[in-house]
Amino acid sequence: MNAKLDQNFYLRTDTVAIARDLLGKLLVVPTETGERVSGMIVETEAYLGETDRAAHSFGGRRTARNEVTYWEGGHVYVFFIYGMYYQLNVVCGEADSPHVVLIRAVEPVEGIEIMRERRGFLSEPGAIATWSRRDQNLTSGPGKLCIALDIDRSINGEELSGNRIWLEDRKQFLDIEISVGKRIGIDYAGDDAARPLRFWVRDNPFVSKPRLEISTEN
DNA sequence: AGCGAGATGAGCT
DNA sequence: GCTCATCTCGCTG
Repeated sequence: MNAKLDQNFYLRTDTVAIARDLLGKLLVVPTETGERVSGMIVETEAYLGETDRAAHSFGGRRTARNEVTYWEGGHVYVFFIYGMYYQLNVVCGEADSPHVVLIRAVEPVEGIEIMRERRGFLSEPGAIATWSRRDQNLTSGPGKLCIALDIDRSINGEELSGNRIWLEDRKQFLDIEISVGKRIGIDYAGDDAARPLRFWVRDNPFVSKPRLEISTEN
């Protein structure tokens, strides 16, 4: 039931397969007091290392910022963007092969009240409930889920085999239809912008953006 | 229910 | 200076 994913899951060299297989996995980030806060992964994107124009490591640019992407699979890469947000990635493959999978959306499973609080959904009495504060917006995007799960630079480089953040298999998440499309927000990436490297759980309401799918599979 | 703008900072693609 | 693997609010009709 609560089986942590084996390290071999991340060490595979087929990053696209990992991005697909991450759909339906449970992402767990406990609080400091050990309370479980978790969500099912419903949207991912693959970033294929130094030959991928959309990847931070494109062209072999190895810097302090993306250093973790060069580590062995099974680590966590967190970066800061747009002056306000963090994004969570899973490092894949062997060392010195900077492939990652971006976690773009999860569906809340455990600790939903904690997520509401972190996202500012528990407004003062009398405050008007707006559409933007409905639960559907808790974790439906890469920046949102990092706020809800309290993910920031302090877990950059953590191992998924540790006790700060990890992934679990859940039987009830096995039956999933997968949609495939273009990655979001990387129009600068030339030909690579059109590649089918975004994966999401079909019709799941927590997927970040309604976009055309290139194909569907099981 | 869809668009435009502003927020905000680190690394220069 | 400008660009970003983004989000939210406020305006529209």
